[in-house]
Amino acid sequence: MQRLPISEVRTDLEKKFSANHVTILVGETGSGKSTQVPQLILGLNNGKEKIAVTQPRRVAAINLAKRVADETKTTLGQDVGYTVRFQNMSSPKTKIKYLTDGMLLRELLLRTNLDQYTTIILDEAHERTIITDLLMGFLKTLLQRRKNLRLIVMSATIDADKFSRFFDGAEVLYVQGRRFPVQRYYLTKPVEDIVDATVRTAIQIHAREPMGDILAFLAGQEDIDKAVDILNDMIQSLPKGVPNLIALPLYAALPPQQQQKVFEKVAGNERKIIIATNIAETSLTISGVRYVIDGGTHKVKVWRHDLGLDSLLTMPISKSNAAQRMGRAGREAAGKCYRLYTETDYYGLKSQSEPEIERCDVAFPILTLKLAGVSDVLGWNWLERPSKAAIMSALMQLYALKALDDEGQITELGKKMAVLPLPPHLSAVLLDAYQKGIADPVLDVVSCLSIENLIMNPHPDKRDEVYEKRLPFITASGGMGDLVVLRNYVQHYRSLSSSSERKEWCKEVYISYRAMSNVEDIRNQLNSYLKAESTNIHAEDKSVQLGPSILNEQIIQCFLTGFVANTALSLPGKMYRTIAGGQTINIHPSSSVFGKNVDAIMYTEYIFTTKAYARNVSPIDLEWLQRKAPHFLGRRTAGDD
DNA sequence: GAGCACTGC
Repeated sequence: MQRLPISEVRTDLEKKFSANHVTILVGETGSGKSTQVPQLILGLNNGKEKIAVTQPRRVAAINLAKRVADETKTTLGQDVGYTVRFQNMSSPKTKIKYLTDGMLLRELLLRTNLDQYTTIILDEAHERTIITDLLMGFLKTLLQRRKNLRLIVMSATIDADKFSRFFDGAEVLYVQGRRFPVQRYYLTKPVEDIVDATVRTAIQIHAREPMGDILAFLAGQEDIDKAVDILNDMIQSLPKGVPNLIALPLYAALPPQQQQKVFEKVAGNERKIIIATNIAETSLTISGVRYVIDGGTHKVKVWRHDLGLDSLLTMPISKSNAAQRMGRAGREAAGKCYRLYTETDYYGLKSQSEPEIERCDVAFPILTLKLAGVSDVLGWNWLERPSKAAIMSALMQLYALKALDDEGQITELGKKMAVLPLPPHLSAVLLDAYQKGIADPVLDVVSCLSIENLIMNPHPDKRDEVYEKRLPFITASGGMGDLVVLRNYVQHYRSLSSSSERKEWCKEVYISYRAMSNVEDIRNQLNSYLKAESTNIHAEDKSVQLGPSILNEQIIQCFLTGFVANTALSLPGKMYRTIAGGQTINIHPSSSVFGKNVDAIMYTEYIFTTKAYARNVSPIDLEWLQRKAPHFLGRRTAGDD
């Protein structure tokens, strides 16, 4: 084992792990807990243990498995391995298996009571993803049945009391991290313009501080691009003899090649400044950073169950986020962190961000519970229970999708929906399409919708050029809307024979090649699940016999099965009014339906940024709506304004 | 006429 802080308390940990069913292990970053604890457990029982270690992210699971296989001098995939979506590097005799939390949840629901494991380690529990939260609830029940199962909950913050209380007073252990000191600086009074403050701080560091890269955190793409532009202008007028400064943006929607630039080393007499969203807080680690500038905010998606609307809000970060950001300056040497808020403001921050499950649509978690046989979802042992209203809204949605029956029991259809790796609404669409014999084309669209950042935004000076290349695909949709346009893209991509042609075309239309190949993986996986899970529905694929416009119409009607609540009727002035809630809604300007005059629309996303926007929009016939949702239209004509 | 954090199956 490597000599990391954890090795100093090794015997102590061994004793506790042997004695306790459940242990909460708090360790700072750099404590080596993710690589060392599994090896330590393995040694407890002469190598007879089977250990699952969960991670919230795929890359983390893969990299940790590689490191531990290295350290133990074994071949990856044998004693030490990993399982993530689309990749399985493990065998039945694997002793330490790293997997994404989603994978463990799937194993729990589909196959076993996790009988194949003797120890489960939930890592990064403090991130409080929906899936980790669900796993904790399920494991609490499972521990009562499986007396020989050991659970270790690992967390990076001191918010361990909550986990301890949840597991009936489980013992909390601490291990030290190996980190370099980071000096903190606060503002003496708050600033108005965060972009300006970031730029000025960066220039000051560059002028006064020894070499070392700078990492700055801002909330969104707009602020980041603005700050990068200003810095690049200022760099032009730096006096001679001052070292060069290179400003780089970093956010998820940036094309992969541009993201890659932040990892490239700069020359000895240069300094880079990376201006990033919270992608650099946990997901990506950049070496060489000595200075952190913390803007103090991030964007958070908050689901309004009363409106059926997501809103994307800029909110203050938590103390835990601030600590994580600061830590980015002290990974390799002592560093400095400049917080662009006052010390008083800092003390006013929440200690933790709100867990995902409290601010998201819980249709998926509720359906998962129902599949696991939980009938009283309100009374389930939630680590954090969503509000009653949120749970009720999820139950209503699932009922409308026919996943639940009148008694709230899961239906056969609901079971099929729950095992598809899709949000419930999209599962409903796909199963409907399968039954109608048009799963094949609908799979194209559903796969696109389950990928983020597929269609990218070109930089303003390339916009016209890119739009021109996209135009034929929009024209070919015959005004049938964005879902059909998406399918046209996929089909064209697939018609290209070589990967170099595909890459070339993706570049032209500014579609992410990486995301597009992911679309194909998802499509294949969904296709095989459909065939395996739906053997009792014998549906011939008849999509090839249909003419294109009839087929497109049927595709949209399948989507209406899942998204009938996401429909709106035309109002004067290019606005629409939602059928379910009566709110005004605008078609997003990125849509192919933007600026068109249609009677009614259906959309797969309803999000509030500066206004309420419908995204992925398709025009629909009022007649279809009358057939699918007479209750919605009936209520309107009754006039209950 | 927008411009939107991040994950996971």
